[in-house]
Amino acid sequence: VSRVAGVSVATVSKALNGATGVSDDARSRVLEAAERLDYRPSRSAQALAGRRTHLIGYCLPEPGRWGNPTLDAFLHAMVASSALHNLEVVVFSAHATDGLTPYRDLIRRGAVDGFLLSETDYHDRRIEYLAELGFPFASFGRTDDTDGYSWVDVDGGVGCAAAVEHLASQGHRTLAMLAWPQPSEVGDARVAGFLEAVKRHDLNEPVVVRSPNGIEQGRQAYGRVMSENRDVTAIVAVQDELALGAILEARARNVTVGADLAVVGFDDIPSASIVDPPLTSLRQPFHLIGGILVDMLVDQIAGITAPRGELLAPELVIRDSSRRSRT
Amino acid sequence: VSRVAGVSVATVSKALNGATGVSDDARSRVLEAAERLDYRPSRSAQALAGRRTHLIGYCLPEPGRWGNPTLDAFLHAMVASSALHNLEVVVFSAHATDGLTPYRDLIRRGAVDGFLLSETDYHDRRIEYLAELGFPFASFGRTDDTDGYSWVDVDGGVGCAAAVEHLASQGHRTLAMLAWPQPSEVGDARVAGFLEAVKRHDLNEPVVVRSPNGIEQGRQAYGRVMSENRDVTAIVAVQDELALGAILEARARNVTVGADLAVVGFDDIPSASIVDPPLTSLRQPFHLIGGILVDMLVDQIAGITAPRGELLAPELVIRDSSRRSRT
DNA sequence: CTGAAAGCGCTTACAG
DNA sequence: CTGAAAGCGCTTACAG
Repeated sequence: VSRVAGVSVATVSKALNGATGVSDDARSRVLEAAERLDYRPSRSAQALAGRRTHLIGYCLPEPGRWGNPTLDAFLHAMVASSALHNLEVVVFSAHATDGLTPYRDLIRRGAVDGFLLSETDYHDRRIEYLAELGFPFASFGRTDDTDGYSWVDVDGGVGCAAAVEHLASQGHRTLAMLAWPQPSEVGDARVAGFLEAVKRHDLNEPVVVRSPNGIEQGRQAYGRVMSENRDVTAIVAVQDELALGAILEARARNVTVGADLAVVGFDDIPSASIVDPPLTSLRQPFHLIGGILVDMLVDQIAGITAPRGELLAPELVIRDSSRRSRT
Repeated sequence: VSRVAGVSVATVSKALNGATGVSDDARSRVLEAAERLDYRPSRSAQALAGRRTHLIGYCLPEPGRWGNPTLDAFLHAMVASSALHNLEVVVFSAHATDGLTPYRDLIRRGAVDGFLLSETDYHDRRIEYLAELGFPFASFGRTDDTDGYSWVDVDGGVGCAAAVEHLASQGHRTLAMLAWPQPSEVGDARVAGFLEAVKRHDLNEPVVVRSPNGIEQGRQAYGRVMSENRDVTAIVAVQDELALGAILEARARNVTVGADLAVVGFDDIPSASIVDPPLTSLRQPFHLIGGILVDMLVDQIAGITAPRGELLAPELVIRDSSRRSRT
């Protein structure tokens, strides 16, 4: 390229990287030559000389017992956003390690510029480790200490409150919640949002039933709700499988879901939209989350901005399972 | 490291890479020093000098309308196998491109040593492009020409035949198949295997009903099967959602699934094991597939072996939906 | 078997 | 604004 443009390789490098201190004339000649030659700089050489790999690491969540319905959307969001910044995503696994080792190795080998974390819980050792090291990262999920690093999280309480609001507007007065067994940080936040909204809207005393995930579990949970209080006409579930179970059990009991019983789930898993009636559910905005995470990470890598946190509301996707009149 | 071991960096490099032409004495001194210093070679420098990035590229499938229940297992399998070969997986997307551009760019930038392909269909342009270029890759799925490159595929026909065999052994004589609308290369191979096995076991004339994917669609398809032939006691579905729909519709009609009606699906999606009764299904051995693909790719990168193809049988996971006596 | 040297293809001070 | 030079941290012929 430098030969074709008639300048030195140093000038080519500066021009291509948009650096300052290059005449417009030289710049345009370089750009033209690069275009004509369809030049692509070598990633390896750039990485070694520039001390930037243009790679970011993402550790896959442990494979779910039931698969991971959200990985697809999340990965696509991160990859698409990364591409905008000329970054690529390298995935790895922490399976059969202490969870920190793969991060440490990638850092020591200079294999990535930063990390994207997910499945972060309140006592996540990775946060502490990376923050202390000062290595760039951004996390989906936060620890109990939300300072000193960049994170994005989804406010389950706000989501469940929105569900209650929606149900109240449909005229429901007696609600139930299918929750997870305690303690569950994520689950308890959702229940808290539910209870707060019930109180705020001055609804009847709600029923809270606790159960692990699962469609069968949801069926049983529905039965327990009804045996506790026959007046319940609307159910909010902490997770979609429980909600699906409730729908199936209600149908088996000849209850018309939608008209006689409203059901709202959480996560908008694939099955949610293909059950009959389709399930109203709280969807985490993965596309947004992926974009924000990558932006945060880019800022951390550039080192120009302080870390920041962002709390998003899930989106209530209203379908027929919570609509009185099925249009 | 070279200073601590008292040898030159050249010797260190050879010792660490297991190259020939190093005395045992020097080798052990280097290894010990490296161990003590917890030395990790720089990936970028290795890549530039060794002309191997130790990175392999995988293009994410287009995000599915209903999510991608198999991506999780497949990615984990590839990542785990790659780790065994000291390789990392970089994921990218071909979204909004002609499908070839991202591959070409990664190659030109020397960003990866090879590619892992999936979602390969009979007229896949990537195969032709990469094979012609002589760039290393291995494909999950094959084109109509299976020569000249390495691939792994799952034989749907054999799987469906195994399902028929299982059903015949349970005493079923009149079967039905829920198939996809024609033409579908993958779907038609499954139907062909089904029909061949029915004939081979000398069973009654089977019913074949065609429908797109979906739980609702499966319910309707079950209805059509029964209206065509009331004697049908066993159903093989080309995909799990159709099978799930059949189960739900049969239950709604008070047919006892398992005892009175056997149902077998394909793919073993997460919902398959949590429906009631749990669905017998043909599972693609992703763990195996990922391992074989990576092994093939490693061979291609090393350039020592000719390309090869491998056809695997799906595994019939027998659950209560096809068992007469539910134990 | 060993090590000095060249080189991988870039970027970045630095001197002109 | 420009280019010669050094250097990123390794690997690989090559001469000893």
